[in-house]
Amino acid sequence: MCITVCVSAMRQLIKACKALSDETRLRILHVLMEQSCCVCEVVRALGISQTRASRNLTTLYDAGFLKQSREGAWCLYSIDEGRAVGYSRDLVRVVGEALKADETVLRDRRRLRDAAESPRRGHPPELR
Amino acid sequence: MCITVCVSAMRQLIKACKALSDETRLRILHVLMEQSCCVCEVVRALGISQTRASRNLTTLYDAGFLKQSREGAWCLYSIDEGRAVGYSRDLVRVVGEALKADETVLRDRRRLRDAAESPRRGHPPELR
DNA sequence: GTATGATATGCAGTTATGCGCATATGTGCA
DNA sequence: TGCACATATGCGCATAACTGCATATCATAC
Repeated sequence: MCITVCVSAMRQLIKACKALSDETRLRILHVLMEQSCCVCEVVRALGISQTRASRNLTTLYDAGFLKQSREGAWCLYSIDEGRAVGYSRDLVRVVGEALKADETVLRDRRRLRDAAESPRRGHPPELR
Repeated sequence: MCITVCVSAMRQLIKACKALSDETRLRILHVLMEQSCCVCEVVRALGISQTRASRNLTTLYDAGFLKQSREGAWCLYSIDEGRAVGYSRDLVRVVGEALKADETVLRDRRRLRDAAESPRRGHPPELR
């Protein structure tokens, strides 16, 4: 048996909803819908502190929305499509739909793209 | 223009997710999936205080999940199917699916049905 | 009017949450 | 070995959330 069955469905669901109950995390989720990101990319796209980005990414990860893959010094986070908990996909879709026209979200995505276009030192493009 | 457009989509979504981030409210939502309830029925079904039931019902109402209708002394709450915010339905469906086998939820529903069968003084059945 | 039952709310205490600061860990390169 | 960059985390603080108690409001019945 895997870990998930040991956690009650109630606690798991509450954790997922809590993770979506924060503006920072909703914004992060939206830049990750654009593309996978390392922590420092989230920092730049949202214009927030590294602590804040790291902790909120961890929260989303623990809630089952993200997967992570280390690539050298970088920790790449991306939306986990094939997760054990089935409703994760549905929730992400709802969130995506609800905020597709949100000003802040659009600005974050723009900054992410701008940063991706400008040359960055040492960040291998084959990460994605 | 109605009120909803004056609240940002972000704040509205956060409010909805917060409302689902609490065990009491998830349990309430599930007894309301069974049938419309007044506050005192929720109190009996869940075995919680009147204050707790009332406040959490208000929270769910403010978040857009419920509608209420006063019938004399009673305030009947029920799940609002045709709400302005479109994702409300989707979220309720996810919650319903995720906890359909939850022990606590099943017990609450059983107590609700048992209470409905036993004769209650002064509660007109034509409310539902 | 008085009494009873249903519901809502102000207040206060406890707990949980979010975040900045400083710092630790870890990786790659000169 | 030392340095720069990326990430994670312990600590403390400010704020928000949840709840019980007491009480207020309101409807109904006597």
